[in-house]
Amino acid sequence: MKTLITIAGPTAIGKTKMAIEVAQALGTEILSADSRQFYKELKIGVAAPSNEELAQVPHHFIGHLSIHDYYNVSRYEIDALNLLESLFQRYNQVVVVGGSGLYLDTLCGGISELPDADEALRASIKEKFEQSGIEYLREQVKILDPVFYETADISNPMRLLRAMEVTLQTGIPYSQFKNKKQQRHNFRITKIGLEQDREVLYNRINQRVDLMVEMGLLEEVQNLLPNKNLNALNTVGYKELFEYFEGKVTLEHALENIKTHTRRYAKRQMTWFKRDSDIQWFGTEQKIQILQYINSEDNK
RNA sequence: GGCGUCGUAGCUCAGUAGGUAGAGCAGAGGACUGAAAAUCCUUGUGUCACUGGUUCGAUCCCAGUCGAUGCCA
Repeated sequence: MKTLITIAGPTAIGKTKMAIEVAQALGTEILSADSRQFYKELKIGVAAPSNEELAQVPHHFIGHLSIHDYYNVSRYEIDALNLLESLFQRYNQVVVVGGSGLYLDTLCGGISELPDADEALRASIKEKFEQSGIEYLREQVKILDPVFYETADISNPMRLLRAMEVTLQTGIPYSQFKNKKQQRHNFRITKIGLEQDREVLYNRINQRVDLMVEMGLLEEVQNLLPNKNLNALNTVGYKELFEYFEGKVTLEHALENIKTHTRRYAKRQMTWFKRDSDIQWFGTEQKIQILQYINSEDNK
């Protein structure tokens, strides 16, 4: 039986390092489940693995896309499952590491079959939303998919917009797609979570931002300024510095915002991962215990 | 040294014609099905600097003390 080992945890906790150590110990390769490290243009700001780290263990889905590419969870699921199929021919275990909860969950548990976004349709809905406000989206969704509207988060424009988009695109209410459940995999999954004292983690985050600046974050972001409206750049570390380069805030302020937003992001990740009862949690130094746990799960 | 201003939630500050106080930010908790590092929801009790006085009652008025700051010497 093949095993996929997932390593989850909040940003800056040390997932990259742990994944490399685990993969080396198991003699295998690593998949990323980090929705921003996919983009080759984003390096320093998303704390992508360094060249030295990449040389230690083969990595996949690091910098394999351009910020100009359209990508989403579903495509990731397909890409990752395809890759796993070939990797499992050579390895009994493969490591996947990342902080994008939705991507990790989709890889492990699948996702409903839904159409990709129709960019033109999405843009036109978005335009009306910007003109008429969220009430417009609510009214439309209420008509198009009353079932979804019942339980929807009607304060969240993105959710409403998506429901509208899918329903208009297919002629079938969005809620009907969501009922579809997914496939079983021919591998099993061992889930590892990394955790750390909140205060320590927050200090690490603050320090890492300063380190990113030393590594040349400002230059990286400045070069991406023309692309600031791309979704891939709606990212902590970039959007705050765009504001600085546009003269809206001081550099000091922008960096402070990055730290704050990264802390909040970390908190959101913790909230996401906490609800997954299959995850076994470890401290950042418990490499030995993690390997023992992986081994004991394999022998079950 | 003299005169003035200020001292209220972790931070920046409101406020109470005297009936023990509230915003923004930070922080905390939560949600999450093709934009997910995204997007959204909920959440504010603190010796109102300290010590006395006046008062039925003081964070608010008065005096003193301490601290900050400005101007004058």
